[in-house]
Formats: sequence, structure tokens, C-alpha cells
Amino acid sequence: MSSSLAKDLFPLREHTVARVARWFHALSDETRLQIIDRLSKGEQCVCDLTDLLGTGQSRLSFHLKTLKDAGILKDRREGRWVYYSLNPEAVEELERFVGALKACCRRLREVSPCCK
Amino acid sequence: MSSSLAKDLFPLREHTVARVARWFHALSDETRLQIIDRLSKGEQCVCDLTDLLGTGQSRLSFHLKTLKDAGILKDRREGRWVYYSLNPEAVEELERFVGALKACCRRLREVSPCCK
DNA sequence: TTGACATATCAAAAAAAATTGATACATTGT
DNA sequence: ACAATGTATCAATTTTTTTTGATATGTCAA
Repeated sequence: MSSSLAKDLFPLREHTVARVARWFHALSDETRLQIIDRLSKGEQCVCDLTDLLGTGQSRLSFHLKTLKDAGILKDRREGRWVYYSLNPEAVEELERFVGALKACCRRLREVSPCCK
Repeated sequence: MSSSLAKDLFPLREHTVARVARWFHALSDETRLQIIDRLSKGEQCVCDLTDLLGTGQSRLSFHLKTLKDAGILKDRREGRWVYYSLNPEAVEELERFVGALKACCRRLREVSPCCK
């Protein structure tokens, strides 16, 4: 009974797994987390982000693409420049997922209160 | 000014990045997400999880270790069996991180309300 | 149109992660 | 003490991801 309730709270349905895995993969790299950190303060042009990296510009481009393909970032061209920003929808979905997982933990704690 | 506020809300400090990246890496694999899905319904013995995989037992062991090393899972031996469960502390930390990121998105929306 | 700049893409090399099969370890029942 | 069972570890291989340097694309300014 507790297990079916938990099931409702954390529905990792087949067709979703791949997508969730992609979000997490996009966020699983330190360089990309630095990018996210920057963008958490607002939209930035690629050229503003180059200082994050010791090396090559194609590397930054690769990481931005990885984040964008996973849906975490959006981009927008303005003349010669391309601006990247967080995609609020993706962040919210992610938050719902993690929130649901936390809810499961809470519930499980209630069910087996302490001991063992 | 909005940027310094956001900075306070989403402090991705140097010494934390590697740890966060590890969480996300642990969650970036479909097999491991299936494991998480199972454990979201409660503690499970390794032998209960073997049906998730088409192949080899060492593979399951590898994925469980990956999750455990990242701090996402806890294990507990009981006789011959080993039980794995979600680590509520890690899940909560993760939730805080993602929550802070979401808060940044909200704040950014308020700052540049629509148009752009 | 040409040249300069910002960014993306590509192919090859390097690095990291996952899978596999074999073997080791720990615990239990005999 | 032995055999059986559940799980972990190891080394070799395969697969995936990342980095790098070179080149392509698109935009602006002259």
C-alpha cells in the first residue's frame, strides 16, 4: 500500500527515462556546471563565457550544445553574437522530478519510522 | 544587483562542483534510474533488482556501486543479502540544489518580465 | 566584395565509462 | 570442514564521451 502510493508520486515511466537521463548527463560535467552557474545570474553571450575555459573555443561550443540538446539551455542569435540562457521549463521539470524523489524519501521514513 | 542576489541563492562554490557533478553523473544512466525508481518504493535486496537487467550480475553490482559512491544510495548487509536504499540526505541536498536553480529562473523572469 | 570577427561543425585522438566473464569473498546450512 | 548461495571485484574489451585543431558558416563593417 505504501508502495503504490510512492509509485504515484514518482512515476518514472518508460518513455521518460531517456529524457531524464539526458538532463542529468548534461549536468554531470564540471565545465557545464560552471556554465549553468554563470547563466543562473542571467543570459550570457558565448564570448562572455570563454573565460571559464583554459582552452579551445570549440570545447565551449561543444558543452553549450550538449546542454542545449538536453533542453537545459536556450539560445538566441543577435547579430554576430549568440546568447545562452537557462530554459525555465526544463529547470522546473527537473525540479518536479527531484521533488517527487524527495517526497518518496519522506514517505519511506514515515513508513519505517526509525530503528534499523 | 539582481545578479548578486542570484549569486547568493545559487552558490556553486568551487569545492562543491565535483560533488554535484558526481550526483548527476550517477543519475545520468537509464539502468541506474530504473534502480532509483525501484528504490523509491522502498529498500530492496540486490537479488530483487536483478530482473531489471537483461544481463550479468556484475553489471548490476557496478551500477549500485556507482550510485553508492556518489552518495545517492546506502547499503546494509543482512546475512547473505545486501539491501540498498535511497540516501535521504543526498536526495535532500540534490533537491536544494535544483530548487535554488529554479529560484534563479523565477528571479530572472521577474527581472526581465517578458518582451526582451 | 572583402576582411574581420563570433560561433559552429567536423574528424581524429585521447580519455573515461560501461560491459563481460572469471574469480574472490562472505555467510549460511549440512 | 564443505558446498551452495549472494554479492563484489578484477582485468580485458567495447562503447561513449571529451578534447583538440582545422575548417566552415554567418554577420557586420568598410
